Amino acid sequence: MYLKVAKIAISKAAYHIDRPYDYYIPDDLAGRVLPGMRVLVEFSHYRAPVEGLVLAIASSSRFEKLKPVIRSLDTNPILTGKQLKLALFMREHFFCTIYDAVRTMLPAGLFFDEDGKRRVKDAYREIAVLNISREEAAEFSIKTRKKAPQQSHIMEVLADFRRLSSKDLLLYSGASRNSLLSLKNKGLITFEFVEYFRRPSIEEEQKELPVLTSKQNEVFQFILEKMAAGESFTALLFGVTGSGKSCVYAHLIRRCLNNGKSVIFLVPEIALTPQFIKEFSSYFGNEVAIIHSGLSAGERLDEWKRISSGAARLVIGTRSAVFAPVKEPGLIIIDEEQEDSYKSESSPRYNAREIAVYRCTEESCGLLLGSATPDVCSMYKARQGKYALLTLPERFNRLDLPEVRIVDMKDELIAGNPGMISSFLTEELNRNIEKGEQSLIFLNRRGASKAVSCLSCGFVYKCPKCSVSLSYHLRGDRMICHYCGYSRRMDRECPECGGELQLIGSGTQKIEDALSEQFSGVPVIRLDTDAVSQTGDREKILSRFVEEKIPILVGTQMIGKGHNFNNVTLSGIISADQSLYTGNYRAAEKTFSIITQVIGRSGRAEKKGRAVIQTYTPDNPVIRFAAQQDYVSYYEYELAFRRIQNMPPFTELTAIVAVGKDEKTVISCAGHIRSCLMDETALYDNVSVIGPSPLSVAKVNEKFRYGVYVTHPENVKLYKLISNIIIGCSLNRAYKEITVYADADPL
DNA sequence: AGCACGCCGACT
DNA sequence: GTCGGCGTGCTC
Repeated sequence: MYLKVAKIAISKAAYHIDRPYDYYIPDDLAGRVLPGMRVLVEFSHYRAPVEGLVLAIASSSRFEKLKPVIRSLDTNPILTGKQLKLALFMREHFFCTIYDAVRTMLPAGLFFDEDGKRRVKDAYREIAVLNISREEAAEFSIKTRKKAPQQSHIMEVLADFRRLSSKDLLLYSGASRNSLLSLKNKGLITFEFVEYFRRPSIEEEQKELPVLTSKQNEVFQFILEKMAAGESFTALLFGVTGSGKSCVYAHLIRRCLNNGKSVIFLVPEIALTPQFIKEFSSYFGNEVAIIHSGLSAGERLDEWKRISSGAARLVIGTRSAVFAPVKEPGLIIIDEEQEDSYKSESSPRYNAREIAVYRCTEESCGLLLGSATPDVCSMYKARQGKYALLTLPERFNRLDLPEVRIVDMKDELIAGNPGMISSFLTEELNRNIEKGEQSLIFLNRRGASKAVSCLSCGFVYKCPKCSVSLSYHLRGDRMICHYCGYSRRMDRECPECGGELQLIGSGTQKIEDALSEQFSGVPVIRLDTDAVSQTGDREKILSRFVEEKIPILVGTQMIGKGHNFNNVTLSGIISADQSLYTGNYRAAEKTFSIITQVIGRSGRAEKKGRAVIQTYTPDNPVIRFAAQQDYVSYYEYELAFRRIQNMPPFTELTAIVAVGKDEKTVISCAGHIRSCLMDETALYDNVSVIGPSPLSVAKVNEKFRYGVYVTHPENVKLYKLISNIIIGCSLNRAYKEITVYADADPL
């Protein structure tokens, strides 16, 4: 019988053996091993001790012989009880190990590398402190003015400040570090080392919050009442582009902070953080912390510390910021809640929205989902009454919606215009150029993907390791695989027949060229992943566009969000169809959302906007509804489809994927998964199994991927079954070369 | 016999 | 995921 037993998750435990292991706490560690701390323990046959995480402390164990905890790696817990519980939740829902979950929740800089050293050190600043009185320092300064002018200057400054960071001290005195050191050797000053926090730079221009309109105020008051009740809730804020959602957010944040609560504010991508950081830090100053993958490891770690300690209570960030260790969250806000980027594409495949729902329930806080085109599933829940539905129907200043024209590109072809830009769009662009108003040209395509193909024999460059074609990148004149990173130099001629090579797929670059040719002398600026390599680049391009009133901005998704353009009165959508016919059940939803956003960009202030949608399928209802800016009708239409197809929100969908080098074994494993699912769910008549079928990109890095899909009602939970299938496959001899993972609610 | 290699099983 | 144990089969 042991007095103190620690239940420990082992960092290196594989999924099938990941469970709490019991260890006894020796007397000399009593009280210094607490839940949420990391410890060193012996495990299995491992030579060196391994890292473990204390999940709980118990007084006894059902195991006879326990090994001891060797030592603690933390002086304070790195996870609270609530966070530990969240890790267990993630393990169950996303089929990962406890440590996978924990590593996702915490900044990487907090972990240890191979030799047991912390990956990122705490940062310290050297402070020079006067060891003598101010008078003595002043006296010293005068006495040494001639003989040691640098030391004299240092002491002159320190006589004023008493203590100052060495860096500032040397700056103010103009002295060298050697002079400072000799003062230290004389015992006149001492050094202290104080921890400081590395911070991403933020602008600090104090501003007042804008006043709420009466409609905005209604929404604001409604949420205030909900928050005052002190219970968890979810509200969906459905507000068209330009209806002032962020104004409502700002007022809610202020209220939370005033009430001593914290707020987590999520945005879909890094590129959108600067504008919110700028806006919110002008209202809330140092209360703002930033969490996204663009930060250095040190900055990330230190922002985490500032949040943990309660020094920063407004967290702005991307997906992973949903784990921010705020003490008392009052509200979690997810802007553009329908965005796919809230879903992680690597293990653990969590969705920040789902984590937020969980946290809000556990921590009795509010969740506010904001969107101009809500996720069909979110709107369904709102209509069912599970979420409160709030609407901001009006654009600021009661602006009219843009006038939208759909252009059938088939007619253009018949009329002898094979180009990417229809004659109508050309006319409209000309009108804008003459009036000095600006236009957006949007290409419905991720990135600037351009395949390289031969004009004479049709040869297309493929990645040798993946089932995709290579895309051409101007930078470095190379062809690159977006899946595995393989790259090669651009050839001058076709390797098959020696013919001429061309770039296919209308990238933004190509449109930019076409526009420059068509409107010679008119400046065109481009915004896409190629043009934006660092955080802040997007902002720079957008502000150039605004300030220099560049007539035409060409871009991808990135131009659809944030930033208000006052002088933009025309949006052109080059090929609305491109993302519509991809076979994914959410393709229509994505298309509707992006077209609506782009159309919404045009027309602000007192100028009415226009939009042109180019398509080969002008009668497609998705395009029709988007043109009318009619979300509600689109929603009804989409929902009817989902009902027939038995897809979310009417069912829950989980994918189980087998990955491996030998395609036959992968297929056989996926078949095995299918039969396991069929056997175990035979009793349910509302569970169905689909597949196996290859993923849309069937091969990545020489590994084939086949998925089996299972749909089930919300009240039928298959976690245990799916977990057992994954474990079953990993223990099955025949499938030892195969990795199996599950993806809940896949994209 | 001596060894390299692959497979298996245990993990508190 | 990692390591020791053990069997197989090859070579001196």
